[in-house]
Amino acid sequence: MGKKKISITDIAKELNVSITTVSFILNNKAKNRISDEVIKKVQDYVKKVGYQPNQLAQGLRTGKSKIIVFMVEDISDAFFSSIARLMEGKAYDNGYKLIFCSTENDKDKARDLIRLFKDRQVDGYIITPPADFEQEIHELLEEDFPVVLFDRYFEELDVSHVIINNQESAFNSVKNLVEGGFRNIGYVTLESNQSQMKDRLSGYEKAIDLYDLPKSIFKVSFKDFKAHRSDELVETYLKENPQLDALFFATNYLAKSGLKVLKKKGVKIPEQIGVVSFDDSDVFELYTPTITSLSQPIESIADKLMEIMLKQLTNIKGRNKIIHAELPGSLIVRESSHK
Amino acid sequence: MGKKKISITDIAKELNVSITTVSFILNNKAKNRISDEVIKKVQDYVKKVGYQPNQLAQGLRTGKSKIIVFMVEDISDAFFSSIARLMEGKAYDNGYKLIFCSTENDKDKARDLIRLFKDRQVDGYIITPPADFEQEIHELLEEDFPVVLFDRYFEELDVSHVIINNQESAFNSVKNLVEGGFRNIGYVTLESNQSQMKDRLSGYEKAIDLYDLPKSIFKVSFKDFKAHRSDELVETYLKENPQLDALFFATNYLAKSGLKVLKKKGVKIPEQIGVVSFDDSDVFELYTPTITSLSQPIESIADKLMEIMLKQLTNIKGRNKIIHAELPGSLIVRESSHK
DNA sequence: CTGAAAGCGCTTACAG
DNA sequence: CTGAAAGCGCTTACAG
Repeated sequence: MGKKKISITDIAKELNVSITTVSFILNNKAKNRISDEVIKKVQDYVKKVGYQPNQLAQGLRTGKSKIIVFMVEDISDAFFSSIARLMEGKAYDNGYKLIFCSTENDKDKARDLIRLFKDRQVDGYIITPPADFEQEIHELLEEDFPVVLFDRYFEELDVSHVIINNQESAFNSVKNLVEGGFRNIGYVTLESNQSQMKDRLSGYEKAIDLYDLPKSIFKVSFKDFKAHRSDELVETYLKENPQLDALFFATNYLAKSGLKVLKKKGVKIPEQIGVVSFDDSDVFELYTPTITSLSQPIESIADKLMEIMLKQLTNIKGRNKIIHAELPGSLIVRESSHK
Repeated sequence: MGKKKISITDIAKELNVSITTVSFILNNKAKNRISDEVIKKVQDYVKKVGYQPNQLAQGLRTGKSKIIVFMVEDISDAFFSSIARLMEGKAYDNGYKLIFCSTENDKDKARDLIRLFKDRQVDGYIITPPADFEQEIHELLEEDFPVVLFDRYFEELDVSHVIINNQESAFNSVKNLVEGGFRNIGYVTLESNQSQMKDRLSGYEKAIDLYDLPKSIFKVSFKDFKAHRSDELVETYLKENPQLDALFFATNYLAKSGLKVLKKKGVKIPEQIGVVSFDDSDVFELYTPTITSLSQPIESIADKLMEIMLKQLTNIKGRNKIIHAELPGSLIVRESSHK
């Protein structure tokens, strides 16, 4: 073993002061309590030996672990991992660490994870909840944990969240297709009653109603999607609906499935079919033709999530000041959405 | 506050036994020590109240936090986040948690992170080290921390690592282009003396030498890359080297830059220029034409990393049994690499 | 201005 | 077979 970890006791002994004194100085509570001389002596020594407090001990004593959990649907999804990346830095800047984990939209897995994290005295939870997860969130709130939901939320629960204006964004996406000259716009989405999916759907419907166009909705179940069956399902949908002249995809992974199918069948975009996708992706910028997409404001989302979380963390009671942030998505118009 | 956290003392009091007894039973050290009757009584009660030990306290006492750090270059990169996703599950299955963080290939940031994690009594480190990071890794080893490097390694250091056969993979990539009918193969890489980049470069050179072809190497500095200047740099490189009839990219993000440029200039792939990239990506499968790539075995890498880490964690001394795993990359031949 | 002491929730050597 | 007690490294109310 190399150098042994130095503790507050070692410092106190070495400097002939009490650990109380050292602790006060380290925690900036020395004001009007400890003489400047002693303060300086301790600070100098601490710097010299590079002492760092043991956070496990601090955590045990204070009941705070300085860890925030970031529970998303899938950490390998670019949308989530980009946000994670941004939040990581902000967390560290404020003395917190971030543990990421993936729920895979599985209620049981998410519940297990929360249990695990409670044992670890995690300080706060940022969560993209799976469907029907109200009860678990409710329990966290009951225990006064700071909780921020994002990407989706529950109407019935009094909890902070950060989302984007899904309905308006979906509406604008469809509007863009209409203005691009398309009339028969099919909507490909997930079978889900989560808020973000419901809002996107209602945005689609609102636009279709407004322009008085034929409605066509195709829902892929999450199970089929995870089993990689969405390609063939989309293919069948297209075959059965030859009247469609445009597709609006509710997520970028559905759009990727769709593009794969269209590419395979040699369908020309946008001549034969227009395309817009929710969520931007590298793929859309490089695809031929480039694909119009509704981009979510990654940076603002990360900022806002962290801002709300930190605010809750520094309050005594985590629950006060519920903040509902709705950020604007922005349509990136590319080649695929106008003939 | 909802229900108060129950502690081992509460249990002992409730059941009229000592905390020693409870602790032994919880840790399966009751064998031949505690009567079956008491064991059952405690176990039943523990289950009934859903007691979970406080891991901060356990950690303080045992010196183990049950946390593994996974330090990568950039957690929002698909290659790293996919591996992270897979490792996460394995870690949890073994009672560990994973903290991810991004070094951004910055030596100072990486060093700060390690310092931070030491205070948190992290149990093990899985790291894609930035350049010139030998000293810091060496110190971790000196202090007997389990360390596994991956993606790259240091020859001089006696430490476990998981990499792929970069040289052979690069060689095969170039070979594929040669067999596809290309002669003037340029190599676009990062200015870096990290092992994976050196090995890929030497694989390229070996193939070029073997087939007696003209060599052309273009290096983008990491600084320029991060400043998003790689697009224009690649563009200049192409302009100055009109003789090139193929490009081999050392990473998928360089390839994306290259594709952007080629697309913009309307250069036909593979008729005018062949393309192969190291690292697979969604983009390559959907691009027109599809792009040949050298795919890294994500699952095997994650498996191997975790296997080595867990093995080291369960040894008393972390340093014994250095394992060097070199996994095979596989070439996914698509349309871009043969005329 | 400074310190002795309790206590956070565990584990484990030791004694019986 | 069982328990009292020390101790991991901190923070903080209390006393002086």
